[in-house]
Amino acid sequence: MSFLSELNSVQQEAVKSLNGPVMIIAGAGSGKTRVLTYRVAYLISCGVPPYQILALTFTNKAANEMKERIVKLVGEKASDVWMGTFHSMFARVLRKEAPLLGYTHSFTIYDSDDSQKAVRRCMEKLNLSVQQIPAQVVCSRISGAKNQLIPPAEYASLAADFMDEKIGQVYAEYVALLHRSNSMDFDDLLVKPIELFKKHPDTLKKYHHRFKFLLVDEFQDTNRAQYEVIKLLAEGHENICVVGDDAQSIYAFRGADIRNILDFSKDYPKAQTFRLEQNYRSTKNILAVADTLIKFNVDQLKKDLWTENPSGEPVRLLSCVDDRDEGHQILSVIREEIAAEQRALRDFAILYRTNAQSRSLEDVLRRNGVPYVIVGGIRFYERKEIKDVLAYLRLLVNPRDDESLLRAINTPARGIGDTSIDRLTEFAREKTLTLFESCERLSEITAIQERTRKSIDQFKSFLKKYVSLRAKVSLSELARSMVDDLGILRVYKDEGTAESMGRWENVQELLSAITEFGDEHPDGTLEAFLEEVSLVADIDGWDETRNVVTLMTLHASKGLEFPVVFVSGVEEGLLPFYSSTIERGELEEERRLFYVGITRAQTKLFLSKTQMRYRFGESAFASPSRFLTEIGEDKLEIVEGKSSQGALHTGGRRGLPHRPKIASERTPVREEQFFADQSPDYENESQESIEIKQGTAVRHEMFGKGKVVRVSGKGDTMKVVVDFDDYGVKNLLVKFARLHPA
DNA sequence: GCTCGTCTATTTTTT
DNA sequence: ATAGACGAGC
Repeated sequence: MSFLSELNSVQQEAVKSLNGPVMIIAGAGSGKTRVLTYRVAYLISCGVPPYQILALTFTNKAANEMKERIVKLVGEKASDVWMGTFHSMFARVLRKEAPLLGYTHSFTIYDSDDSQKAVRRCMEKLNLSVQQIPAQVVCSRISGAKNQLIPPAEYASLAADFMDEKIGQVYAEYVALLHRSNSMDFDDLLVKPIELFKKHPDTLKKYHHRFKFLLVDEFQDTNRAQYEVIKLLAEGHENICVVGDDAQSIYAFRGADIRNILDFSKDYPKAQTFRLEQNYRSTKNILAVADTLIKFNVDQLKKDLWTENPSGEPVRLLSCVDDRDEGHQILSVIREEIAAEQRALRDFAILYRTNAQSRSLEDVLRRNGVPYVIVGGIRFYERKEIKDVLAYLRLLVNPRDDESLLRAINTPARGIGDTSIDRLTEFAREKTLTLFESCERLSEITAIQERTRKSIDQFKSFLKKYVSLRAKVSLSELARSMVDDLGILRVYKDEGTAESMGRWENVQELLSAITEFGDEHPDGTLEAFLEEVSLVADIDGWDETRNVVTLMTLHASKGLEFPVVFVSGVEEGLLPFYSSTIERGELEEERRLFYVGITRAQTKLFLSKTQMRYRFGESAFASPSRFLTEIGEDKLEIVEGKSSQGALHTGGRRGLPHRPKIASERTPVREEQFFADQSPDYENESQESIEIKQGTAVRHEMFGKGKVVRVSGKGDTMKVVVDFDDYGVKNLLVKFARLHPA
């Protein structure tokens, strides 16, 4: 067990205290993941069979990485550890035990979109209009109730006003609908195991026997349901180790309950507590900023983070005119850092509060030929075209899945319109059937036109064909031939617009994902694929080995670290976000969120704010975040944009409110003038224009050497496809790419 | 039943 | 700015 020597003394203690409850309060960058990893490795090397260990992490990515590291420490057997997110691990348990709860093994997992649609249908049935109560509100109330383990009956009895009463009715209806559809939503994946264990003590016993050692990462972000299910599993042996940092709790909005940390020692009086307070990640200056900020929170455990790292450079605040300027200033810092410090693109992360902010940043990077990747935004598996195909696949394994049926039945158009679907739904409601069952009894629904009935029959036989084909061919063949048969690829291709080509590509990508899944899991089922797809997080797909700048939300950055970090948009209304400034609790969560962002930085941290920012297509004044005042001027070095005098001219948009806008008014000051000091002079560059044609060897500032593969367009819109030695094939706009002869 | 145009909300954060 | 929802007309 030589590996223990790689830990400091507190870390070692925390790793070696194997029996009984343990709570590890781990400050940012204090080696939390390391302790968890080594603890599992230590358990295994002490002779605990890996399959008796259940480790719950916040993302699948974290789980995979941890597993890899454990394998490196103690060998291949470590891959038998049960490690993953709460959702995926308990989905696995539920998959196995579903019949005990009245579901089949093939139940569907509804994503938030499916849930919301189901809620809408329940509201419709109860004659509640979404004008009275927005479906979103109903959804979040239901979700909140589920997470606090309040069943519909109890919710109804607690209802204080008319709205709550109605929501209670929808809740009851929704639960029944999900069950009828043999489907579970995200919350069910946490709540149903509790139901299972309470109803079937023998099953709980089985899992007690199965999981002798429990570990929970990011404990500060668990909700009531997660806490309860863990508590049930820990009964008896109480070999439970939780790791967390109350200062990094940023998910209260989805039910995370910080009391889980604060009350842990009440539920487990024998718990040993360890505090990891030495930070190995950041410079003293960065840590000082983080510490000053977080001390403004009232609700927190006392903690003193310190480091032996050097002081480093001061934390800088980029003062920008507008969001475009913000992008440019960040870009010029990146350029300087690359030139002066030999940094690689992968060393940089740009963080922001809302996904919408990525746009302006992205624009600047794209137009300057800086490779980047955005984590998050519209999720791949939530795109319409992807959900369309998935709906069919979901129906094959679970025909009771009403949401998928509604999506698939008239996609592509089969002439089954709203009226017929209403009739079908009505029939299903009357008889308490699923929609598919109602389709099976079509002859009884006289209100549906003969023609439509034929279409529904076709739809049915289409599904049946692929249900039986499923047993005969591989997963990937099944999906491919079904997509072919549906003809949606052709529809997209015929349309020919940029958008439809994008959709075409996405469907192709889905097919490759299925093939890849089949290759990796030779005996993987369609159910397993669909489950994986439902439970992927944005961050799971992020590949830190790619040499590109990373853009993501503050939330997504949790648990990561980068040499250079930018936290952008440090403005009132954005950070803290508007609606969070009224209640202290919410304001404190925003402060913690900022704290999380700050503590991602290893050697350099840049904050940025603007005076003017686009929101809803209009530019609006922005004022510096109160958090900047809290940090104090003495800890920040303010960098004024070199172009601030030009600011006055961009303000022209807010003149007379009702005057129609004319094109020139909306055209920003020309960048070449505006950013003359920082940006290269594009006009000169393009005049220097080297001869670019197929085969030309070129050099790019970021990508290095490469060869031109194809040239298209001319003048300002001339594009090239270049195959770079180190970065592969890239599409570039010649005007901005600044290519030089190699 | 489908298509086109207008209206509307959308920008928290996510498994 | 923009995508999705909704309603009028074919």
